[in-house]
Amino acid sequence: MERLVVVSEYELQRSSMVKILKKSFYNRDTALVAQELLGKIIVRIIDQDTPLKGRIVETEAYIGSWDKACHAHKGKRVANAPLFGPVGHAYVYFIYGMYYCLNFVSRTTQEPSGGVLIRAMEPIDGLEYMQHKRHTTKLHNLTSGPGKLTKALSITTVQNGVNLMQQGELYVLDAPKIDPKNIVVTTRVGISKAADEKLRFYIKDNPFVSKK
DNA sequence: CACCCGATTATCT
DNA sequence: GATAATCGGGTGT
Repeated sequence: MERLVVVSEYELQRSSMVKILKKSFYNRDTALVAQELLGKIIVRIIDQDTPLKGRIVETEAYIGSWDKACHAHKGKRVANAPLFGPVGHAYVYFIYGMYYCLNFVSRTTQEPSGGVLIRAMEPIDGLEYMQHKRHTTKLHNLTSGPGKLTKALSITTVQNGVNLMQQGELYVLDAPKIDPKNIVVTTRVGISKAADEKLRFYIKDNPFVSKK
């Protein structure tokens, strides 16, 4: 069978009626970006024929200079360098000796660093792959936590620094904005410093959120 | 170089 | 509700 028409990646993107989030989205206040990432679509390409997709339902903002819970708080290191790098790129770190956490670098030009932790997503495509990786078939437990989500999507430090704004192994699609009335704003999970800051955001009543 | 502990989760009791 | 699993970076000797 002969392929008669070559469609550019740009056309493919337009024809599917979705846009990849670009720099202007990420280059804003980290807390606002965390809130507006709710509902957006993460695309993870491992096998071109079966893209993995999920809808973000829970995030947390970590804002470099003043936020004592942020990995970048004490300054730039090799390990946290992506937080100081260009927005719209991934920051992936290894935690507790066995899990990976996925962040999207985001900040205003006034801040030296910042990122949004992706805490949970609603699985959309590639469920079979995710279920295999997670050793469970229960959808509500597949990607309802930062460590679960990276496991389901096979995201490790290999993806650290990946550009999320171009079609590749990991990128993010735009989607309708969630009504702020349906967003819960509360304190972040699992931290001891700056524990009172309300920088956690999740979609109200969504069963794929990590906790209630 | 020893020690501590963390943006977690699965698996107990 | 409590805890084990497991390890790299940060801190201090």
